[in-house]
Amino acid sequence: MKLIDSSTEHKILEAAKTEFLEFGLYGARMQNIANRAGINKALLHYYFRNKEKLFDKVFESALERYFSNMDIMSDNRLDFKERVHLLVDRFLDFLEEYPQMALFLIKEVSANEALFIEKVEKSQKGNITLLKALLEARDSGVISVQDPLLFFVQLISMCTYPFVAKPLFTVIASRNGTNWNSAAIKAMRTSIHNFIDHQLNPI
Amino acid sequence: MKLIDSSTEHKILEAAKTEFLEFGLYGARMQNIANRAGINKALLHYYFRNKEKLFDKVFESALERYFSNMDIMSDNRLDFKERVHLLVDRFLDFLEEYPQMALFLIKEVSANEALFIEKVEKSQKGNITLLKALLEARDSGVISVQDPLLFFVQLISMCTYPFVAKPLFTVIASRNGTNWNSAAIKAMRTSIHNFIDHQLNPI
DNA sequence: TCATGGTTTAACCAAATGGTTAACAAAAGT
DNA sequence: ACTTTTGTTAACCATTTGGTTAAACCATGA
Repeated sequence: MKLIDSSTEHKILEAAKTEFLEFGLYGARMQNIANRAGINKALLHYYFRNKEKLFDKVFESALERYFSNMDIMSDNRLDFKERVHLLVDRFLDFLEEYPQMALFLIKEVSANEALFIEKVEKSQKGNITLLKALLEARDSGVISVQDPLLFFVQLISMCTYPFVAKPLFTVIASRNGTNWNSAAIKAMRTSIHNFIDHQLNPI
Repeated sequence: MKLIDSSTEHKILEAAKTEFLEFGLYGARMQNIANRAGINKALLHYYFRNKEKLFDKVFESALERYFSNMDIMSDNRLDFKERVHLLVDRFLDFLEEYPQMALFLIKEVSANEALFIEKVEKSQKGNITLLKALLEARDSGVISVQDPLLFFVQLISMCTYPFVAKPLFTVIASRNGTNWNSAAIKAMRTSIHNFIDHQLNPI
């Protein structure tokens, strides 16, 4: 049947995701998205009134995916410190699967902070964030950490920036006879886990 | 005199720098640059044939400034570890002064890796990089570090990402009753110095 | 079978934008 | 003085691009 068949909509969203992830809101071209989806450009506007609306959908789902990694922090069956380790693993898996995601989010958040705030309220509703969990765990004496915000920022930085600046690190590494490859990223993983162990001290 | 008076060229470069840093190569508008510089748009093309050439100049000087921070690594009067500490301080000063710089460089490097490689060859000629210094120091037994490349990546990540993702951290922090402000960045500084002390062990 | 309404397209439009041209103004050279 | 070179401008041009329109297509229910 034709009515409920939203395969076109799906194709469009996939194409838009690819294009927006690569070129961002302003760099992306509606014509390219139409081409990728194998449809006419006018059809884009039929399904998603305009570029911003379409971008909105992609951005929202990207954000949701990003923050969904933090769900694990509310799993009370696990030891707190264990949760942080698992979160980092999930987060790194996520970034390895979508290497462009980090830079995409940063670019768009910087370009339109207001939209980000709005979306965060929406997609994060009910979810607990890592920072919130850290603050609560410290306040309730579950864990000892000297500065939760600083720990949070450094942890996220060590996880994310290597992917954000991958081209830069790749070039610099290769110019010095080493390689910033997946083996190096594996080493990075264990190093980050060490960092967690050193900074979070159970009481 | 008129001939040698290149104040117009300087005004253009300043205006271009501001515009490009904020909007990047594609987001920047030649008309805006002309307005900022208080001149006619055609004059831009008179001084710098086209947008890319103008961008090139700005990008090159940004890169040069970025890498010039590493000069200190070749100052043999100082203890090696001390050099790294100083380098980080200089680097953080630099990023505090030009907070948009990091994201700007990352964006443009990702968008045009080839241009970056070309520019690096040029601006880095003769300069020693941090990574190279680390590798050499380890090989010559000056210092012990378990994985120079990893140390390098994590150090740069901890220094840079907080500035790259400043809007993100600011929003998340404020939503949790804390503040990602200059005081927090000061705390970050000392934490990074601790990181260096733990990772680099003089022999 | 044919009228209906959701789906898809080709052709078109208006605005934005990088770049050009021709003319003019100001210095510098002679 | 006057000619040549350099600096500057307003008006214009070609292309790109997001968005619109009117017509065609096609599955379905009467």
